[in-house]
Amino acid sequence: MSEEKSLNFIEEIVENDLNSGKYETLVTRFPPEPNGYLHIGHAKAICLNFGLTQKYGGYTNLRFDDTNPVTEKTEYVNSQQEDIRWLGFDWKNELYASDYFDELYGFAVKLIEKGLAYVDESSADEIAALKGTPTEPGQDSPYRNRSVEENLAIFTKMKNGEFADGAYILRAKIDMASPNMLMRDPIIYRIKHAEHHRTGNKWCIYPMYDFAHGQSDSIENITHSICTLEYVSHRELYDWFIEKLEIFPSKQYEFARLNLTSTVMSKRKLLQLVNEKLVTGWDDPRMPTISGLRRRGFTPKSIREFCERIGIAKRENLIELSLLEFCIREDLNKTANRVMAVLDPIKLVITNYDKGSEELIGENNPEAEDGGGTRVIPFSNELWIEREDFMEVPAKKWFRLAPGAMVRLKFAYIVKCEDFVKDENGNITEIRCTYIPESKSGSDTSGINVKGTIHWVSAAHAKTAEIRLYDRLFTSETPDAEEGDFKDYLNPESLTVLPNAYIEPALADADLDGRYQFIRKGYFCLDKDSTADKLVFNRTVTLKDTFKKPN
RNA sequence: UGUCCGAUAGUAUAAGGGUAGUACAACGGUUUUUGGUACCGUUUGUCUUGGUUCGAAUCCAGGUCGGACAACCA
Repeated sequence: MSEEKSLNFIEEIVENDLNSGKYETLVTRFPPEPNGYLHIGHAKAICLNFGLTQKYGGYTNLRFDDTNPVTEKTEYVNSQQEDIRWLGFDWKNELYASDYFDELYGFAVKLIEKGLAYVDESSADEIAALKGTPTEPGQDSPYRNRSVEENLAIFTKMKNGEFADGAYILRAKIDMASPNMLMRDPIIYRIKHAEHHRTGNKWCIYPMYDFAHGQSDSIENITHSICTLEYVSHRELYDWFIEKLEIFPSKQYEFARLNLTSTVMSKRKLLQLVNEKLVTGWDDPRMPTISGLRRRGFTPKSIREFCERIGIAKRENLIELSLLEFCIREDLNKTANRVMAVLDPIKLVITNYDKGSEELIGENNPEAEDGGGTRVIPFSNELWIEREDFMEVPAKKWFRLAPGAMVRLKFAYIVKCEDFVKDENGNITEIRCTYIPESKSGSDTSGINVKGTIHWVSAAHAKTAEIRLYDRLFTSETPDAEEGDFKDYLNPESLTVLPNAYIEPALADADLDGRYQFIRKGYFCLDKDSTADKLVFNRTVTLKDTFKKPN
């Protein structure tokens, strides 16, 4: 047990339970409903549940909470499994709440037999009307005191498909005056003539969340059932069912869910973005989904590190996006090879370079643990450089190119700007330089020191690529909290496509697993939209930029 | 005018009656063939009012503020 780092409150509970001998083996579960793609908030829960059993022994189950057939799909089951594996976790058992439908049905019968559940034929509106409000007690349903025999008979008919949806429901008989609304005779089974993604048409009644989750935990001998804060008030019911059913006493603990600035996290809202085509899909690189982050270029390690750093507590929180960015930069800085790409090109001509071309050596990654190796970069008298690296009238503290100014071309020579060309509209079209032959990178004998180093690509050797730049999805840090529709706060500049950027030839071999630092521009990865003749790169994140822009 | 949960720098998270610490962010500096990285430094905090105590972020009471709860969703 680590003493270095302080424990979060759940680790404390687990350590106490293990040390006191309350449990011999820690068993947790990650229980998504397969009704959407997993997002970074799920990653927090995944890291917590799987992390606990990695640290303390025991195991974690993956259990799909598939009790509502109308929203659930096998597509989601598959994507969720892929995302969990990609994050680097593996479950002991792959389980489904639907595996327990027979057992759950038996639990319902047992409750009826104990006089603790009854069939109600009130309409949804009637039930709501008798439910009371948080400040007023509810009233008993007229059907509350049906006999056990009658309840059993009707419940059997419900199961046998003799009734239409909504005609009857099964309710637990608890206390209509409870201060906890969830204890006011909660509905535990409803009729739904719908095809289930796994059980097909075997069932036409399905258990509600509260009558499936805790029981499933219990069946699996889950020792610590960890969920988010909105389930706090469900805990009383969770315990009530376990007590009345006399089954394994799993215990529920709640932590605060993750909120991230400038994005939304609810599956409902993410689904809206997908359905209304405001993003290209669940894996759009702007989405906070695991698949979106993966496509954007985030690594599993960076996401695990992020989840570690945000901590686990019970206080509502809003994490700044900058922490996620820090985590991915920290990882990529050590692993991504440095290459050169010019996103917004302008021509640079070296007037005194008459060798034709030559091959220079580039260091792949000075930060890599193994040294990174080197590669060949072609150089010639006509280059593409970044338009923003030249200023006709230089600002104060300008290190880059300007009339008369010198900069180093990364991995190459020092050049001096002698002239520039403008078109009839006054736009600069070409920069003309001379180079200093003795200043070659690695064997510089010129004695000249320059402040600025810029990246470049040889025009004759460059390949073109499409580059997609991403920014935060919403202009508001808290789109959920704004007035009106959250979609009104979508950032119109969340995606910028540069169809014709120039990349160095070595990048033509890029593959989908590669991570690259485009020197001075950020971290990039190949997008799956790439074809043999058209490479597409996604910007994962910019480099940290401490340069104060003039003006 | 209910019940439950919570409140520590800008954002998170520690300190479990005894020095308020860490990270990110921000700001400044050193190094640098990336205005990157690395390294160093600076700024900023216990919601409030009482109480218990030699001593309170921590325990107690009241208040304030924020969140959850009235789906045949999970």
